[in-house]
Amino acid sequence: MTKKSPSPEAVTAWARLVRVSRQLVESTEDALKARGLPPLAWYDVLHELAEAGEGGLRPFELIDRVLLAQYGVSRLLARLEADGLVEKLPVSDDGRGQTVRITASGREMRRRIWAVYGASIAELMGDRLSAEELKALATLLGRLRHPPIENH
Amino acid sequence: MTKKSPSPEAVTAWARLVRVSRQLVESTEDALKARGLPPLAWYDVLHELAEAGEGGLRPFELIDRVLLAQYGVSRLLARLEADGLVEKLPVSDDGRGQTVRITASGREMRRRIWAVYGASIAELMGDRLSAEELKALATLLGRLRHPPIENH
DNA sequence: TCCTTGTCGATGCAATTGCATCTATATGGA
DNA sequence: TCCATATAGATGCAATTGCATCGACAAGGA
Repeated sequence: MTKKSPSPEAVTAWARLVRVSRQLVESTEDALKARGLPPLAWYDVLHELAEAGEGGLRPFELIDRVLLAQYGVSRLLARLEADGLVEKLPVSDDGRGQTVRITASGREMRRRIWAVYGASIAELMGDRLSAEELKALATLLGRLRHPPIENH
Repeated sequence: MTKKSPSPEAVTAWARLVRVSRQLVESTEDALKARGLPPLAWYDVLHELAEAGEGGLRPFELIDRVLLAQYGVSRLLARLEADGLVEKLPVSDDGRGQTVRITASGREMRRRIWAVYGASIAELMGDRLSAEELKALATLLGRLRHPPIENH
């Protein structure tokens, strides 16, 4: 079984992709930490739950959306619940499961995180690339996904 | 002080950037783990040391290159040394410091990791984008760096 | 020389993460 | 019904990471 060798272009693009994304995330996490706000993972979950509305989400539905392991979701939800940002409700038709719903303070926390997170995105991405370049970047990145994204 | 709000294009590009890079890295880490090989961070350090040649590198020089915290480098080097992949040499003109040099088994390990890592890059990037697209992607990502990169 | 300040690298301790497994409930077939 | 298997979510324990600090040496001024 012969291994494939990557092209120099692929290696350069990979290196930049990994490095830049780590730098940007780290920089954003630092900004959050500096204001005493929780990490980005908290935002991701609160965001998904906010979008899900009053119906909430089952924990297993969060797993793929936020790209966390099962135990990661389990423990993150425990922390969010301890802080009163989400509430867990038993679900009638499945005694094993639960539904997680965002609370009012959860929405408030999401808003506060976004004030910093959004500003970070604006500064780190919006100020450096034009709208057209951002679209081009998103399109190229979409092609790298599993499964790849069609267009726009 | 008013906070800036990011454009929708910036948000989309950010979301894809973070998600795609996490997916790709995770997928590569899984491939390494499946073959009993160490994580990507080991490769990064071995790569830098291999490039540095016989002169080796000081630990503090590794910190910025591999994007790790000081204690992260310190502990990673301890593990690499314990596995015989690097050696630490006292440095004559600075009694506090040391020089780290890659060993023969270190080079061998780097080669073995690359067999998997390179194949992963080829599969995840090279097979999905053309050389021109990869160059365009690298250019756009370069503009997001701190400090930004001039061209190509 | 002595003292203050700065840099290099290591490490104790607490928090987080990963892995494996566990409990509880569901599902489907014999 | 009973049993085997599968799924939802939690958790004990070990490994890793982050934070703060430490010890050792360096540099430079009084």
